Amino acid sequence: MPKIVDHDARRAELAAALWRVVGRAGVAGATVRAVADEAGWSMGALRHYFASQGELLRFAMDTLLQDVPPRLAAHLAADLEPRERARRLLLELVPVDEERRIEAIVWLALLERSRTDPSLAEPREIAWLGERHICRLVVAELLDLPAPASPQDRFEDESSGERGAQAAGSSTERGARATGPAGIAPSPEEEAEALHTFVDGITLQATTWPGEWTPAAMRASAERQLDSVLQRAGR
Amino acid sequence: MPKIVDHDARRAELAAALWRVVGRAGVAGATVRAVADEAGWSMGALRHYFASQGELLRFAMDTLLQDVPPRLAAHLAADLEPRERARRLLLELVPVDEERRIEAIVWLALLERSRTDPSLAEPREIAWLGERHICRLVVAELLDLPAPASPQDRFEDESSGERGAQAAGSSTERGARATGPAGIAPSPEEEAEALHTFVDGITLQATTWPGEWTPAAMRASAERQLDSVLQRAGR
DNA sequence: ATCTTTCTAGCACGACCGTGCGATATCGGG
DNA sequence: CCCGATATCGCACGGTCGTGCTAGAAAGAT
Repeated sequence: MPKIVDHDARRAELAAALWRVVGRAGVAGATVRAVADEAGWSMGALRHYFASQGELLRFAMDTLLQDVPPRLAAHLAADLEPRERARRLLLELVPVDEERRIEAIVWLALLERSRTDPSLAEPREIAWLGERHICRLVVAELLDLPAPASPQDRFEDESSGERGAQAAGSSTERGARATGPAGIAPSPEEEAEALHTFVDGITLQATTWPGEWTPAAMRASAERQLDSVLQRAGR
Repeated sequence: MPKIVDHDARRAELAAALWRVVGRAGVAGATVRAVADEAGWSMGALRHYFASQGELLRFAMDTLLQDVPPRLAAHLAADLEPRERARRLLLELVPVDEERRIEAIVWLALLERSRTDPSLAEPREIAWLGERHICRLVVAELLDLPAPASPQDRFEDESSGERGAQAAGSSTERGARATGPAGIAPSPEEEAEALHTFVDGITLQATTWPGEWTPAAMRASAERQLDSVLQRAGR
């Protein structure tokens, strides 16, 4: 009986408009009116899909999150050498092209907003686990270690052990053996932590000072990170 | 004749209030009224020191910038072993205590705003040069290289050479000596770049997911970065 | 063709923003 | 003591925001 539209398609369209606006004017400029105009709709139409601005931002953040796993799956399914797989996984987290750069800008802006908007806290935490998980995958791939448990599994296993066990344990067990000058081979979790820091750092750098970072420079920098993981492991 | 107050002291007081507000409510919450209330003043009084909100934010950013050099100077003047000096310099850029964490939050928020507010572009660029310079100092200290030219000198020498000369030159001269598996010792500028990325990454991490980063974890992570620089140089 | 449900449009309201401005208070030199 | 420059106050204006709401358009089932 009624007029029927594809809500999901509309929401995706809205998200695209939102990103264009955020990329142009920042999150502060992402008002309901501006997004509606950008999409070519009225405010009333937009409110049929998002009852409030909070829902819109939450949706944008969830969408950014959901776009990552499929891209990863492609690299995990492909038949690749370890180094190449590690490279591709890591580069998924680096804003190497214009599309990803815009996404990264939006992402950073949403992270900033999540500091004061509790409704964005959940995707922020999920993102942290997801990013860290990918970094663990990269390390495991490079060092030929067993694949780490996925974030979902960890969450389900929450009752049987705390999340930081792996990191905490290894930071105490190191301290004696010196492999290099002052060098001690870091644990896999410490390597994942370092990659995680690298990824966030290059994201901030490339979005804030794009003139200093060409895609080629980012790739080269990532490559050196992979080299370092191998070198620190003594390989 | 007139009533006289110390403008600089007032401005500093204002900046402190601004940081408290930003730390609590984000930059979006840093309205003229909120800052005035936080400082215990009226809106009109505030406008005697900052004619507009833009001036207030610009001042806040400049203040954050100006606070860094004195702290650095102390470490540069002190009689320290290279490793210790490098450590202290690097840790100046890491939010290891609560005060620095708040400053980092404010800083990130201002960076975000600088994306759409041209008046904040200049301090942003100065900050990049300054951070990079400190990273170069750390590398030079660690690897016993001559101290790099300061950002100001570089700026003054602009006519006689481009800024990226050191990076471009050394990235071409590398390529032969392999120290590790796929390892090629990165150039000093590449090491500085890596440290720079690390610093920004840990800043973003520690401010966005403070639960995951204790000060001790940050120090340990920084230590491993220093180890890596030495190890990559083959020492 | 008509009815029912969904969708769209845009006005209206209250809240809050930055800022201009005039009244008032405060101090220091004459 | 008192004048005048400076500092402080807070109201008021115009603008923009998010959101509630109602009138009307659109479209499939009957």
